Amino acid sequence: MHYNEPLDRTFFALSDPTRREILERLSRAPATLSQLAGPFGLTLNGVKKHVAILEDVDLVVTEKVGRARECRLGPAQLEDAARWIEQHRRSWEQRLDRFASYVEDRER
Amino acid sequence: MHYNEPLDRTFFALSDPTRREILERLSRAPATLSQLAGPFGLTLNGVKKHVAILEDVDLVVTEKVGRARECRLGPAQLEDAARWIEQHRRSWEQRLDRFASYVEDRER
DNA sequence: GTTATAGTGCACCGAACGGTTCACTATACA
DNA sequence: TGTATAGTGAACCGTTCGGTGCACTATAAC
Repeated sequence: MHYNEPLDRTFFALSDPTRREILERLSRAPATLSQLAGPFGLTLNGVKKHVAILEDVDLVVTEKVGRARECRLGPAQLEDAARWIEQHRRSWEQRLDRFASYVEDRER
Repeated sequence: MHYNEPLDRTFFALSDPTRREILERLSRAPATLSQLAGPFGLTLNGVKKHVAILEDVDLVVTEKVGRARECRLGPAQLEDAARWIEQHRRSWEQRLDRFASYVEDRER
């Protein structure tokens, strides 16, 4: 019904600090795999796995140019993630307001 | 330097569909562990683990009342997650614009 | 054509994840 | 007081995760 949706994998992709740093790095300029691997102290294979996870949800797009593989930011649907968070931020505030007044009532 | 930050764990907590459903359920009304366990087809212990992960990042708050443990939405800092996504949505658009014009130039 | 460089495929490793079972404690209720 | 109910703790299990090493292919550069 709802398993392994893109939303799952997008949130998961964002849950790793190394992957978020890769995204920040790529938001400045495209880079090849080995250009990424070095600064992060990772193996080429290590970085390739991270990039694969990011590519899976379109956060990154790669293209083979010569013997290098260039990575750049991709057309990710961050709208879904953003929308989920925003919707629930609203539920939260409502809930918290109600809870606050409940506590107030009880403490009065 | 940056490992196991709250942001990591928040995104991770949101990456599981069952946990997101628990949050949606709680956004309607508080519930005890067994009230959650049933509908999700999970063991009491299964649901307890999910709730623990949500509680760890303040997405949920629990309180023991009688022999039951009541769960409700907590004061999570979704601002951080929302801010991260919004910032990078902006980088994305810039990047994609630049990439689009680069492609245009090359195809001309 | 040889050699250095960039990447790939695969197997492996320890740790964490999602989930269960079972034995146990604590509370409600008759 | 006894019994059913809600939760807890710990061990366990198969899978995935993050990361590595190694053998290999493909492209550059002399």
